[in-house]
Amino acid sequence: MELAALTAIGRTRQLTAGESIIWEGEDSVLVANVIDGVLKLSTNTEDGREQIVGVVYPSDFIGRPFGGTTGHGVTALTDAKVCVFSRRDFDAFAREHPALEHKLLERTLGELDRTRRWMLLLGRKSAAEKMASFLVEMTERLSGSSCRVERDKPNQRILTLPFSRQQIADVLGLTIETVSRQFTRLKNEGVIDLPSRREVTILDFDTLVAEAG
Amino acid sequence: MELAALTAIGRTRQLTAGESIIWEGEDSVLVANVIDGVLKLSTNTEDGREQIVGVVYPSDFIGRPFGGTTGHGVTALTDAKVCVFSRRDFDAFAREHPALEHKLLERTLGELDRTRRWMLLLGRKSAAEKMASFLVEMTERLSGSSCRVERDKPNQRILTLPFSRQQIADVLGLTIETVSRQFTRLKNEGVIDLPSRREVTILDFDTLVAEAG
DNA sequence: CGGCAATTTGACTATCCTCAACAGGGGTGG
DNA sequence: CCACCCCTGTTGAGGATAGTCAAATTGCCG
Repeated sequence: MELAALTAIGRTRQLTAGESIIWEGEDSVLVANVIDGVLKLSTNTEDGREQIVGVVYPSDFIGRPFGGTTGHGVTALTDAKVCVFSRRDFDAFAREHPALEHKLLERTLGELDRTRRWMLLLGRKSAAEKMASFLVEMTERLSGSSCRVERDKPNQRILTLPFSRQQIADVLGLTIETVSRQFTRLKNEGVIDLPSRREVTILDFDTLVAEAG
Repeated sequence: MELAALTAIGRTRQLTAGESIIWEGEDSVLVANVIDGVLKLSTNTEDGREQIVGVVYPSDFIGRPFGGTTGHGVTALTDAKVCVFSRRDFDAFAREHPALEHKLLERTLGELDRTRRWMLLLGRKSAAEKMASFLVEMTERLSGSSCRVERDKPNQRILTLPFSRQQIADVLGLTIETVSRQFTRLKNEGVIDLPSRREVTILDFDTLVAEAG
């Protein structure tokens, strides 16, 4: 299979939480595959406001093949392991392996769909709807990995979020204070519980879905 | 060239302004190339709020190849001409023509970049910044086609927008009233002029760029 | 010229942001 | 092992931006 040859031109790299491997605006010199961990894609305004424009999980692809500059930085949210390729090598390899390009095309189309759905959230949803949408998405994305279920409470999911409050705000286009207030509101209403800073227990998933707009 | 064979499996279709060719949520049954005109890609919340998630111009690609349902509707903003393909035919054709897939991949990657940049606008920019960004983008996109220059005023560009006020609001994640107020503010400040409903004269492009954030 | 839809304007309101103070908790060093 | 400290997150008060609702105006088309 081609994967062997592809692996040969890549090398794995370990990242610690907070470490960046690609910076906004620089020439695209490398691409990578996520092996383990969660990374964010983000852009900033000149005056420092940040918007997280994508979140990538294991098996996702990072970087901008085929020329151009990268429009967003890539930073590890958790400790992460990635398989890095020189963009030149990758480009050449891809052009010779249509099956790989096809796979990449399918992934990119899916990513574009997901990104566009997120635009509806950013442009048209209220803070409450944004938070609910976020928690629904997180429940789906973290199913399996960072998700525990207590034996006696099968409807509850305990998620370990890969985001700080500030990062959640940067995903949703809100401020950290608004995010915090929404969390405490949902907790007071019995929809979620907050066992620790990075954990959320989903008590009433249906209400979240309804509130997501 | 392969284009001949591709054209053989497609057929051109004329759309009048306001007409849709793809609806949100339906199975992806066709894809198309824009020959002439401007179309919007949009999603709606259940309660009717709309967000325009993309705008396509001549030579752009429409639709979702390779399975899946389309996450957004496609509607003509102006009268338009498109070259339509059955998705089945197109998928099969594409798989046999890596050069076409490569081209489509490059386009899709570019579209993803542009979409992500727009997320920064939706999530983090003020109404004034959104309007300025919009007018800057329009000036760039419409250079040539819907753009006139008076002989004696080379720095002014007269744009014919393919959007109504409501549609501008749906692009920017604002209300129609806010868009209208921003237009009159910019006009009062001498940055633009508004000769008619669909036209904008750019008097001071630099100020717009500065105000775009 | 009249009718209709799109746009503008105005007054008021709500949501979310800003600024500021406070609380918690996890880790470190005594 | 406990106390302290610092960072992150929470809470509060007040304010600004953009939304809502309503009315007036424009301009387009028959």
